[in-house]
Amino acid sequence: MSTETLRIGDLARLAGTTARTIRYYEEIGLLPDGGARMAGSHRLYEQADLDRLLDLMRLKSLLGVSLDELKELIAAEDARAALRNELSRDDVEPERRRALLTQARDLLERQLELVRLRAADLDRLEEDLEGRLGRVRAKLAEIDPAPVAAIAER
Amino acid sequence: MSTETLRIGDLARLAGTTARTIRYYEEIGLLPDGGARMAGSHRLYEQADLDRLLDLMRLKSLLGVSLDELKELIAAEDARAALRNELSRDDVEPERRRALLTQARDLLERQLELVRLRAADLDRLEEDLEGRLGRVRAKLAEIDPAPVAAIAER
DNA sequence: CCTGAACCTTACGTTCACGTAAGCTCTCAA
DNA sequence: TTGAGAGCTTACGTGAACGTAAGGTTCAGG
Repeated sequence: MSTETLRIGDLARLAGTTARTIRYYEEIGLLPDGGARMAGSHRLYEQADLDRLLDLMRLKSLLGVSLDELKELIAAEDARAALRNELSRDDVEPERRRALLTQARDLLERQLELVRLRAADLDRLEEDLEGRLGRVRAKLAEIDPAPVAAIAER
Repeated sequence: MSTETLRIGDLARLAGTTARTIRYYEEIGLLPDGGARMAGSHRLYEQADLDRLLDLMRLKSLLGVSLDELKELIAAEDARAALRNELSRDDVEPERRRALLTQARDLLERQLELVRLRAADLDRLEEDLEGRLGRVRAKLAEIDPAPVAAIAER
């Protein structure tokens, strides 16, 4: 009835992970149960699920947070999903819509804050390494018996 | 005889970690045995050891690498340490010095490469999140019954 | 209808990165 | 010299994040 056309193996391949990981994420509440299904039948996913999974993996690897912390961070997608879901039905209920949007906004702001902190740390590290590298190169240049390489410099 | 004045507890406190972690890092070869000591006596550290430990922790958290990967990455400090150590004695041996500097340079370049890749990924994520946040804010502004908050905006 | 690949659940196993406990030892200040 | 606090070694424990195996089920294609 919807565009649910991916099986767990497909999803895993597309996301570059394993079926076990996807089931585990579902188990701990990071991913919703793939398609409301009765116990035993195959999980079915759609594009949105892939997006969410990719988002999760990206946040995890780039922010280095635990799956538990991740659960709180990505509640924004839940708000988005709920919104999209309730909009498809016709009872919009503006109060609710407003609450969902506000929540999504707050969580996105939190994610951005973390990302920017990390980026700043990485910048500092980069400058640090550049400094050291410069000093090492200088010492090498001093001693270098063949300063010809100055041209072939990268 | 040297400036070795820190005990493991001090080092741990200064680095914001635990003594257990430091012993573990030594165990797996990430940190040298604190001061050539005979079995049973206390480990002694100096400033350089603190620096190295802080470096390790920073690379670990910012690059998200395993301690094993870290071992290969920070071999640069070993080269630096060896250099400093051999320079204090007077037999410089320029061949050796050159080799150490070259090795340090290569490893620093590798670290920088990884840092820059990560930074680029983080940038993409940041832009992504900014985009989403913008869209959510726009929707909120549409629906907003009290656009007064535009002034109190952060 | 039938088959085989992919999936299901359940449950135990594994690796990493330490935590924790026990029993003993070292160090340093009083 | 001595006492206590920090450190030492050894060894088992732990939580997170999955891996893997077993035995049964579902589902798409022929």
